[in-house]
This record gives sequence, C-alpha cells and structure tokens, in this order.
Amino acid sequence: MAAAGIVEVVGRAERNKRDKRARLIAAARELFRTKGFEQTTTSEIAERADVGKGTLFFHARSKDELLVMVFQEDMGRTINRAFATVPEASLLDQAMHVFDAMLKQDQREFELARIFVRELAFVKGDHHGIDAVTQAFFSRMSVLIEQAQRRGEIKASVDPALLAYNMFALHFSFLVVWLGTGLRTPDPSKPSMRQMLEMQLVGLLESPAVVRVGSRNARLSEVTKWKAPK
Amino acid sequence: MAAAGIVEVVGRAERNKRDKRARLIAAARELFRTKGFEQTTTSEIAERADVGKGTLFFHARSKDELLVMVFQEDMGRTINRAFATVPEASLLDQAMHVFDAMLKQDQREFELARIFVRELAFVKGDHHGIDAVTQAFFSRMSVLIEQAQRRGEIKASVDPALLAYNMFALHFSFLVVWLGTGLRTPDPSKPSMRQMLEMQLVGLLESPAVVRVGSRNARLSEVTKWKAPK
DNA sequence: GCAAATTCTCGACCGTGGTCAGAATTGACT
DNA sequence: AGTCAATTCTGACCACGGTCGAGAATTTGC
Repeated sequence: MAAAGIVEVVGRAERNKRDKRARLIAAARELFRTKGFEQTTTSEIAERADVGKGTLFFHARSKDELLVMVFQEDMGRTINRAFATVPEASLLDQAMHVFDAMLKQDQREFELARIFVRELAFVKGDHHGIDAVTQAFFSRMSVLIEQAQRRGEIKASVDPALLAYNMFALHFSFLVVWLGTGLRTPDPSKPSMRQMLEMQLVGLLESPAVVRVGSRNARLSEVTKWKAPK
Repeated sequence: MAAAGIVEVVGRAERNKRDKRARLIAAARELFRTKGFEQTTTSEIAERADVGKGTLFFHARSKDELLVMVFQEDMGRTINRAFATVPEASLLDQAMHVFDAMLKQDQREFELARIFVRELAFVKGDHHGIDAVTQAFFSRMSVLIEQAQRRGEIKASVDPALLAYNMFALHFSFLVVWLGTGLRTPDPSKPSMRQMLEMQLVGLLESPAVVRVGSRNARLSEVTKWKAPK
C-alpha cells in the first residue's frame, strides 16, 4: 500500500465505510432541518454527501431509515442528559422531568418526530437502532422505580419493569395524539402527560385503599381528575 | 329530468357521488385482502371500480386514506359488537372482553391493521373518520367505568374519561409493539394486554393502601408481576 | 504475489403514487 | 331550451423512492 499513514491503522475500511455513512447522516440531518423531510429528495442527500444514489440505499434501506438514524442520535443524547439530571423528588416528578425533556426534543424537531413515531409503529423485525433507545429508557426508569420502592413510596409488589413499560406506553400514546394534531403545542383539550402518569401511579381500587397518603404523595390524591367531568 | 324515478329523490347526486365512492371502497377492500396492500396499485383499484385514476384521488386524498376507510368500517362494527356483549364481571374482565375483540380483528386483517395504526399516528388535522372510532370507544368505556364506580369497585374520585383515555393509550401502545414485531401472534416476551391493564387498575401507592382487597378484585393484587423479575 | 471472494460504489432505469389542466355533468335560474 | 357556475371526472404526465447489474475496491486464501 503505497505510503500508508502510520498515524491510523485504518486503510480504507474507515474512510470508505464509516466516513461515507457519517457523511450521509450529516447531509440528511442538515437537509431535513432546513428544507423539511418531504421536500428533501434522496438524490439531494446523496449529492450533498458526495456519493452515488445507489450508495445511499446501500447504507440505509429507505429514506425513513435515514431519518431514524438522525433522530435516534439526538433523542439518545436527550435521554442520557435527562436521566443524568433527575431531581431528588417523587417518582412522578422524576418521571416528568425525563418526559418533559423528551417532549421538548420532539418539539424542537417536530416534523422529524412525526416520522420517527410513525416509523416506530411500522418497522418490522430488526428495529434499526430504535429499541436501543427504548431499552435505555426502560432500564434507567426501572432503576428509578426500584429506588422509589426502597424508600417506601411505591408498593414493593410492583414489578418495576412492567411499570416502566406502562409509563413508556402512556408517553408514547401521548406523543402520537399530540403529533397527530399537527399542533406544535399539545392540545389543551386532551389530557396532559402528567395527568396520565398520575392516573397510573395513584391507587384506584376502593376497598381498604385510602385516598389520603403520606406527605410525599399527598398531591397525587386529587389528580385523578382530568377536567370538569361535565 | 326525463322520467325520474318516484321511488328515490336522488337524480345523479347519488349514482355519481355515493355510488362511485362505495365502489371505490369495495374495490379497495377486495384487492387489499387478496393481493395485499403494497401489491395493490391505485390504478388497479380505479380500474376495478370502473373510474379514472384521477377520480380515485378526488374521493381519497391518498392510498393510505383508502385503507383507513376500509379498516375503519370493520373496526367500528367490531367495537359495537364487543360492547354489546360485555359480560357481567369486573371492570378488568369487561375491558379485556372488548380489547380481545379488537385485537382479534387486528389479527384477522394483520397487514391492514399495521397501516391503519401507522396512519393513526400520522394523519394531521382532520382525522378522516378515525376519531369517530376512538370517540365511540371512549364514551362506551366511560360508561363501563361509571358502573364499576357505582357498584363500589373503583374509587369514586377517579375521572372516568381520563381512565378510559389511559386504557386506550395502553391498548394502542400494546398494538404498536405487537404489530411492530411483524409476528402474527403477540410476542410472549413482552407484557400482555391484560398485565398492562392490571398494572393500571391496581393501586400502586404504599402507605395506607393494602394489597389485599375485596373478593371481587382479589385477583388483581398479585398481577403487578410481569415475569420472573430475574 | 496472484486469484477468488467479498464488500462497496455507482448511476441509468423503473414503477408507482400523486398532480393538473381541462372536459364533462349537474342543477338552479331565466 | 339556453346560460352559467359549481362540482365531479379523467388520463396523460411527472417526480421521486427504490432496484439492479456491472464493475471498483479490499480482504481472504493459498
């Protein structure tokens, strides 16, 4: 190999595979943000990344997948940051801290979030890197729940994994409804993320369960209301 | 109006608008079911309905919307039937009766259900007739919840509308995960619809809330487990 | 060091969903 | 019947996402 660089062991394996892929994602991100997803054509992306159109579809199976790559990176970062700055508070507040951060990110890249969510519901088999994101969320949220159990806030009989699952499910549905409206800001006539979460976390069964609870969660008792039940 | 029929006041308003539209939906349903959604082209549908291709897009804004029209009809019927045959049982069992029926319908038209769900998350502004379906679900489920409250099964402080909302949210997410796997039968490694619902309905807060409850809901207390917490 | 095999690159090409400018219906009003 | 505006209809047309096969680059096997 004529005069190979000693600095890096990578010959072409990197410049060709890694680099092209990175350039593709960068180009896509840039164009999606400035022109919008629909308005951007795959040919444009390929050209901007300085590769042939066929090469684009070698690295990403579809235009949607390209978007997933972009969005996933951003959302992954957001989730990491959110969990790293979780406050010392009730589980509800901690969860809302995380959800707020995610929702903010969705708001920032509104159109991309839409397609991402649509893709989430549509991709079959291997979920690209999507469940890398959701997996990260589940395990971190489970830890939070276990901590809440240890400090006596949540019943010990609850399976943290299942509760985390439900919380994410609620978040996801909230997201879909919001994005579905097309309004950049959540529809106030619909339940808020916090209300949905409160409904999940508060006890519902009559019987011996009492509405009033320990000081920490006292707030929860009244929140099972959504709006004037008309 | 040469020799207009006395039987019906409709001249051509019906034969042209209603009829064409109906023929379009019928043709689409037939083709989607036999050939599959992707394999069916819009030209085929138009031809089978005996209209021009442009006419198709005059009645439905997109191919997806055509599918929504088809699927919506079927799911609407399913929901009506399910609520009409709700058993006398706990709220959980009643809800599961309904969800089971819906899930069965999704299974029957697996591919169509996928696109429908994807569309649900994607349509902006006017939701075609989608929320006609969801609205029907909400109000009927709210009634069930109110009845459960009246017989002392569910706390009176709970807002039925919000709880119905959460239950649907859980169902929707379950659906997305299931459909996302591409497996015709729900992935057993994931929480079941019933488990998610139980997690929502059982009380979670420690404090005065007791795990054991009245005979009717005794079952609920143990179900907050998902699988061996490993 | 060469050959075979594998991975990657590319742009001409294709089928499809969707558009559009106008043609054809329709019913209301004279 | 004749005029008119509005609505409904139509197929030629187009842009775009995605495919394909022919090769260039790289790696592996000997």
